[in-house]
Amino acid sequence: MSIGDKVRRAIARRLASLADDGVFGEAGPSAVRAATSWTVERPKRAEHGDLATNVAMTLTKAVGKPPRVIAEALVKALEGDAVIASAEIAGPGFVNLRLHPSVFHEELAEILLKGRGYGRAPSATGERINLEFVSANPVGPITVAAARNAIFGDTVGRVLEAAGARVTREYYINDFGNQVRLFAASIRAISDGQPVPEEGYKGAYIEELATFMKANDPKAFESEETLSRAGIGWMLSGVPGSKTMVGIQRSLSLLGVDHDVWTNEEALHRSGKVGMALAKLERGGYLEKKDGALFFVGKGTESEDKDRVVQKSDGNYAYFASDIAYLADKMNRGYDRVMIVLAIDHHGYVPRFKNAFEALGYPPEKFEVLLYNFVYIVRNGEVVKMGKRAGNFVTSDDVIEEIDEATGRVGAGKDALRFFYLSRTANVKVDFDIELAKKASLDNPVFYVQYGHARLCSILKKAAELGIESPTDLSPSEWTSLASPDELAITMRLSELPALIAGAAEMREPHRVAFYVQELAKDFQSYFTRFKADPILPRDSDRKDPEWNKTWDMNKTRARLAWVQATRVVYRTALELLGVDAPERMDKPADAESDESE
RNA sequence: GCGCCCGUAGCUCAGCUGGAUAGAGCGUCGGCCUUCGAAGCCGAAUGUCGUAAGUUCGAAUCUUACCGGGCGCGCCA
Repeated sequence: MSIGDKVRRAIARRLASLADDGVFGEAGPSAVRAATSWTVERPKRAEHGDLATNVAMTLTKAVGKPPRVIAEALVKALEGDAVIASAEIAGPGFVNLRLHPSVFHEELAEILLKGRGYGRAPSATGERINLEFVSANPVGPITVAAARNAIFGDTVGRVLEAAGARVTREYYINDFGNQVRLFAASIRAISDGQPVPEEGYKGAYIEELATFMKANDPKAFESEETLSRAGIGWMLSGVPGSKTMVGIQRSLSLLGVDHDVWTNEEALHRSGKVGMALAKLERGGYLEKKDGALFFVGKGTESEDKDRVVQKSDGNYAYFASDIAYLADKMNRGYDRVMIVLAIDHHGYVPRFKNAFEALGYPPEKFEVLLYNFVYIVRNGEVVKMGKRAGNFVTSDDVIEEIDEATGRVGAGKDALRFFYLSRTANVKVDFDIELAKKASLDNPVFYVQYGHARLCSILKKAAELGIESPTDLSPSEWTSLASPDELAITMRLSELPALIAGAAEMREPHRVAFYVQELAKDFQSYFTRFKADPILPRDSDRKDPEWNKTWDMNKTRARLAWVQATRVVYRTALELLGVDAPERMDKPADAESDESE
C-alpha cells in the first residue's frame, strides 16, 4: 500500500469512529462513509507538512459543521496514530500532516523489493489493446513531424503496459489507391530518365530508391503493381547503406519505436475483408444507395451531419471502406479496445469512425482516437512547408544524427527528441526549429535527468570501490538513521510513482511522466549538491586515519546507500516509460568543454 | 456558418477529475568547485492566468458569451 493510501485509510478510520460517536450528528456516520472525493496530497509548500488533506472542507456540507470544527475533531483523534505523527489545521480548513519516518522506510523497502516492478501493475492481465500509430504514408521517409506520432503513440503504449494492459502496436500501411500509383509512376520516370509526373514524388530519397531498384530489383519493373509493391517494400526496409533511405522500420527503431503488427491496406481488399465488412453493415441497414454510390448512414451515438461514401459511383471503394474493414479486422482478432493515434486535422473523422465501430456491433466507448497537434518546422523564424511530393522534408534520422554528433553519444538524439515531444501535452502545437535543434539539444532537460541518474550510479560505484556494500534489505532499526527531511521528502516523491503511472495511463497523458522525472531529478540534484558537506561516503580526508571506520557512522551510510538505490529504481522506471536511456555515466560533450576553456 | 483544439512570466510550456502565497526550463542579474560528477547548486527580478459575467466557502481549473490563433466540414487519400 502506498504512503498516500495508508494515510487515507488512517484518516477514514478515525473519521468513521468519530462519526459513530455522534460527533458529526445524525447524518455523520453515513455522510462520512459516503464521502470519497477528498484528497490526500503533497502540499506545494514544504512547511505545510508531508501531506495535507481537504477532507474537513469537503465534509462541511454533508455533515453541516464548519470545516475547522471537523478538522479539530480529526486532529485530536489522530493523536498517537501509527502512520501520522502530527496534524494541524491550516488555512480555510486543511489538515496538514507529518508522518513517522518509519512510513517512508517501509516504502523504500518496498521499492527495493519490487525493483523494476515498483509502480507497475502486478501482472499484464488488463485490457487487450490494439494501438495503431504512425501509419505514415509509406511513400516517403519518417519526418520529424511523424516522429511526434511515433513517440507519443509508443509512450502511451508503454504507460498502458505499465498499468497492466496488453498492448499490440500496429502500423497500417496505406499501400492502396492513388498515391501508390503516383509513387510507382515516379520511380519509373526517374529510372527512365524522364521527368516525374506533375503530382508525382520528387526529392533525393526517391531518386536514390529508383536508382537502387533499377540496379538491384529489375523484376519489380514488370508491372505497375509489382513496382508499387516492391517500392513500398524498399521504403519500409530501406536501401542498404543509404543515409537518405534509412527505411521506415529502421527510422522508427532509431526512435525507440517498434511495431508488432504491420497491416497492408491492399491485403484488406485482396482478402475480401472490405466486402465482408460492408456486407455486415448492409445487413444492419447502415448502407444506402444514392446517385449510384453507396453511403454509410451513421445511426450511432455520435451525431454526424451527413452520410459518408464507402463505394463510389465508379465502383471503386472510398478510403473509408478500408477503414471500416480494418476496424472489423482488429476486433475479430480479439481486442478489448482499439486505439488510433492521429494528427489533429483528422478530428473530423472521429464521429464517423465511432459510428462505424458501433455499426459493426461494438460498444463505441471501446474505440478511441488519440489526437495530437501539429509540428511546425521553423527555419530562421519562418514556418517551412514540408511535403513528401516536393521532397523538402526533414527526417527524424537527420535530427537524431545531428544531436548524437553534438553530444558525442549514440542514442542522445533519440532521447532528446523523445523528451522534447513528451514534454508537452499532445494537443498543443509544437514549433521545431531545425537551426536551433543542435544548440538547443544541449539544453534539453533530458540530459539533466540522465545526469542525475549517472550521479546516483556514481555513488554506488564509488561505494563498491571503497568496499562498502550497498544493501537492499535493511531492518527497521537500520533504517532509522535515514532521517534527513530532504531524503524523506524525496522518498515521498518516489512513492508517487504508482499513482503517476495509473493516472498517465488512464488519461493517456505520457507527458506526466516527463514532468515527474524532471521534478525528481531537481529534488535529487539539489539535495546532492547541498549535502556535499555531509557526504554519503567517507572522503579521502575522512579515511586518513587508519582507524577511520571505527568512528564513521556506517549504519547511516548503509541506509543512505539503500535510499540511493531506491531512488535509482524509480528514475529508471520513469525513463524506461519514456523510452529514454538511463546511462550509468555521462561524459561532457566536446563542445561544452571548449566553451568552458574560453 | 457549424464543430474541434489552443490562449498562463521576455521565450517555450506545466498546472485544468475546483483548494493555501499560480510553477518549471530557457533567457537576464548576483553568488558557489582542494573532498561522493559544476551537463550541477543557491539567491534575485518578471504575471490584467485572452476578456466579461455566472456557479461555489473557494475558480487558471466548471458553465455561458465574446475576442484572438490553428484545424476540420469532398463520390480526396
